[in-house]
Amino acid sequence: MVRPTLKKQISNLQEAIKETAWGQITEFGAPALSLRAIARELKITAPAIYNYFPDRDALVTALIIDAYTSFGDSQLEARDSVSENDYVGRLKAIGISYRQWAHTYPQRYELLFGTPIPGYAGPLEKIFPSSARSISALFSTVESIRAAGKLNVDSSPKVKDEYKSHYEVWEKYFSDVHSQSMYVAMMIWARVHGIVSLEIKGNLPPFGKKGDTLYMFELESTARQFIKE
Amino acid sequence: MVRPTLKKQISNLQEAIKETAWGQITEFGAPALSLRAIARELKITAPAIYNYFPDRDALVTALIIDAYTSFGDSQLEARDSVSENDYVGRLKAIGISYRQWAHTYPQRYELLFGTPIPGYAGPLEKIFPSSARSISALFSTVESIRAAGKLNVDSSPKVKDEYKSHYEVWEKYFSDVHSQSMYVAMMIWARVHGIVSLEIKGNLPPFGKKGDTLYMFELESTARQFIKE
DNA sequence: AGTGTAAATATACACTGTATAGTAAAATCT
DNA sequence: AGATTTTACTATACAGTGTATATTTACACT
Repeated sequence: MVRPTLKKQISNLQEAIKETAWGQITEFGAPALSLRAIARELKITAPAIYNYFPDRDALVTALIIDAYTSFGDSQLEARDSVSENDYVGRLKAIGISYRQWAHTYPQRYELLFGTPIPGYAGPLEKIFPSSARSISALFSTVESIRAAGKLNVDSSPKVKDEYKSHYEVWEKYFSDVHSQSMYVAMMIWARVHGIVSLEIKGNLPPFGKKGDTLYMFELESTARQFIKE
Repeated sequence: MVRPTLKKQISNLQEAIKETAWGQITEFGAPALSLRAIARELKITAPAIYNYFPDRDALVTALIIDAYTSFGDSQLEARDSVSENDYVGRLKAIGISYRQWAHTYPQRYELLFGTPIPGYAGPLEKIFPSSARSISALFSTVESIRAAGKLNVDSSPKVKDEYKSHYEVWEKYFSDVHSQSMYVAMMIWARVHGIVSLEIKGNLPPFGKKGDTLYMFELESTARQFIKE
């Protein structure tokens, strides 16, 4: 038999491949991802996958985009779970959710912010939209703080004109976010990312279930620095 | 010929293997590291490497320790390049050097803080000493600030008693660093690490040669937060 | 001189991604 | 309805990987 009859085919193989990939990533970690292993589990041959993804990197890219979407969903949900004018509350909720998601899906976090796939270099232009969407929860919150005149401008970073060209993609995508908000949001993102990354990788001691050791402190002092009053 | 005569042998093969590995990591990136490729370059066979490293992971561990040593050297040098009582200066010098080293050796930085080797999980207890040494420049500086009574205790994190057990390894290794200094130093480390990581991976726009876009701002506002006056 | 050990080679196995060619089922067109 | 084209696979093969095992020989020591 060279091609199975329709009945025996997996209805949505593209989706099935991704799901199997996620299963293996969850179970064995992202580095162990293998097209052949996926094929074995789906009882097809490895080259069959090439009908749906031109190569392994394309599959990884698709997985990354999915992960960013899941991550972005949780970020937006966290933002919207707090009333719009509770700025500190929104920042904190986003921060807590950031760490929460990373702890719930450590392998996905690794896939997004580590480099677990050997030789994989993602095409940034394909990934950017889903990546930017996931960070937009934070960006929009900071912007709403600025719009309300509550952004502590004195303690906000500025970017010299000569470097502004590098920010064009961002300015374009976040056209409704003021530059100043963007810079502040980038700083906050970096702080959250740094502390979560070090904790997840085990470079820092675990912060406890609610992150109440060092993490909550960082969220609070960051909010205090950038928000007036 | 099964074993070459001594004259034709590479005098220090262990060292030569590591050097060749570094060469390949620098040229092709850490993920492309291959025992067989190293062997080819050294004109030996791949299994010969097993006389010096029990497996690939052991070689990677050795490389990581070397990288931490190089990184630690640059951190300590940066600290000692500024006079002992210039606290802000020392913090800044360490931070600048952190980013500098990452940009000079992006592949080594990747090796230390990313996860570029598929399936590699380093034995933390072997790596910890060289890792802790590299971070000791920052830790000792914060401690000297605290000892001088210039640490802004109000804005310093505290760790609840119930979590203190996780910090034992650290307390033990940094027995001459006060807990409070340790917590502050960890926060600073996380901030620096986060912003450098995102920049290096391309998630944030480049900060320019001197890091004067967002990076210097973060160093300064961090120093301002934790140091009195 | 003979023996034991150390350091390499030779060979082999199981695995990876992927290129190419062949084939049968399904879809389309006449 | 029958012929043709396209689709979705399988089969096979290649070059690469880490690593286990057995073999061989150079060297050190007694």
